[in-house]
Amino acid sequence: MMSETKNRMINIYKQLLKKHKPQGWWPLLNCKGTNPTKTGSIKGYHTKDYSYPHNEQEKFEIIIGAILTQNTAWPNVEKALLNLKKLKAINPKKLLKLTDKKLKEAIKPAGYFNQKANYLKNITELFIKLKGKTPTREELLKIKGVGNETADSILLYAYKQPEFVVDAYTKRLLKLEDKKYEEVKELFEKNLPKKYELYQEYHALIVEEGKRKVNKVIKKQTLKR
DNA sequence: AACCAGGACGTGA
DNA sequence: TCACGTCATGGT
Repeated sequence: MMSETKNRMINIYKQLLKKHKPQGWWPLLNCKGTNPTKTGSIKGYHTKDYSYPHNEQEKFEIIIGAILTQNTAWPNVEKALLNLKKLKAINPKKLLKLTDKKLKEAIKPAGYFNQKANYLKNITELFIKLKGKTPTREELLKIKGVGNETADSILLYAYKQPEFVVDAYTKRLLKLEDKKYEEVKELFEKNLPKKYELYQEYHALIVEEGKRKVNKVIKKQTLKR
């Protein structure tokens, strides 16, 4: 029998999907897909194709993108990624070889460049150590610069693991701002089929919904009360 | 011209 | 544990 909560979680997904259509996350530089309905960047998306990443380089690109996008709008992350690509540094060994000065200069558009330069080198060292193996959540969380959301983003989008990603939008949308990260994560994971494709799409849809200004108006009203 | 983005970390209470 | 301050660029 289907619980009320499960119904609700699926229904929210269906509504978001109907409203925004498949999002085609995680965006990749070498992927020519576009999504004109999307806010912000319109490049790098691969709608209804959950087969990415196709190789280690794309996997690595998603991982460094996950660091760079922390509290940062995606178009700024794209600029940083393009700079790194120009330096041929979307490659673990080459990225580590960059001087801090060059690395910081390249990722500057994404903000917090002093911290993120360190974070990038930290996660890159782990990536090399893994030799293609999938990291555990705990392994990722040990890395300075990788918190709950980044760890889950890496697992879900780079490694296709069914780990639900919770962000600020997720809590706002469900009005769960007072709940802890792990609690919200479990709400989704315990009430949805453990399919990485579904988790990828669901999170991307929540972000798209959250970006719309309509929500922000509602948010401000509900918070003021 | 404020405000905020696809957070994480360090600190003091 | 928890509430804050900090980090930084660029778009709206």
